[in-house]
Amino acid sequence: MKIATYNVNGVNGRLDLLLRWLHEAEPDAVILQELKAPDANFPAKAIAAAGYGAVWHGQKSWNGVAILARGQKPHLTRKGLPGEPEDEQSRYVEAIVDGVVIGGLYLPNGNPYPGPKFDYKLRWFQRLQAYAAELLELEVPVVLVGDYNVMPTELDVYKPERWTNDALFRVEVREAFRDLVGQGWTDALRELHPGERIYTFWDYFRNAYARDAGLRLDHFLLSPDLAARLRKAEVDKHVRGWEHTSDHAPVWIELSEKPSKKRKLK
DNA sequence: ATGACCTCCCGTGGAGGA
Repeated sequence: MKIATYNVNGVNGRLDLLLRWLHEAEPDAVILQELKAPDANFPAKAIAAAGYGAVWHGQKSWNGVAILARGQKPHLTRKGLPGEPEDEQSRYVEAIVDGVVIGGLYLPNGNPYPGPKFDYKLRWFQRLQAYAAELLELEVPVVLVGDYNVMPTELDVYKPERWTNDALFRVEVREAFRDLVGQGWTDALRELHPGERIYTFWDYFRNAYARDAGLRLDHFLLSPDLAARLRKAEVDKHVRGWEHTSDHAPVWIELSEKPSKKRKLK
């Protein structure tokens, strides 16, 4: 099973590229972030014509997340994280695809630091931690995947010293990520590529992609049973080089099939 | 230290992004 995440930076403005990449990559499930479209404007028909069912949690202008599944409609289990009912930003959607609980998320950016946006980011992270702990207790296959807006370590930043006071790299945010992973999750890309420089985002500014001045912001956190099934974890870096592309590249993992449930006969 | 670039909005520049 191939699961991908892609911050499209505008699902309608980027629809042609999304369809091109879907056709090329053929993932079984996809989590999209930054739809930048209200529910009514989600391009469900074009995505269905490409062979994908979808559930989505949109919002006018900003944010917005969706889950796509090839040849089926994802079974929606949640929109929004618990813990702050007055939070109206569309940043979490959850669905089951082929027996895997997929929590698709778009963590707040948090800039500028310090300030209310940074505080909101930390609160959102705390809510994610609390909910993630509940998911782990269920002991079912879960992946928490999306744009975390965090570079977890210095290896994940082209020039770490430039980012120390940025909300994406502040020590509080890195600690929050580390604490989350410490619950028992596996960072899929790091698990298979320890010590390797891997980026998933390149700024539009300053020719960042050509200089490979990137950040690793998009992460897959796997529950223990999914971690045991992890086979590949890669970035479709070339997509960032396409014309009119998003500033993020698609990232994907490949899981082996479920272990068979054969039992020994007594 | 700043702004570079890109998206969306009912806009004709501003806000948000990272």
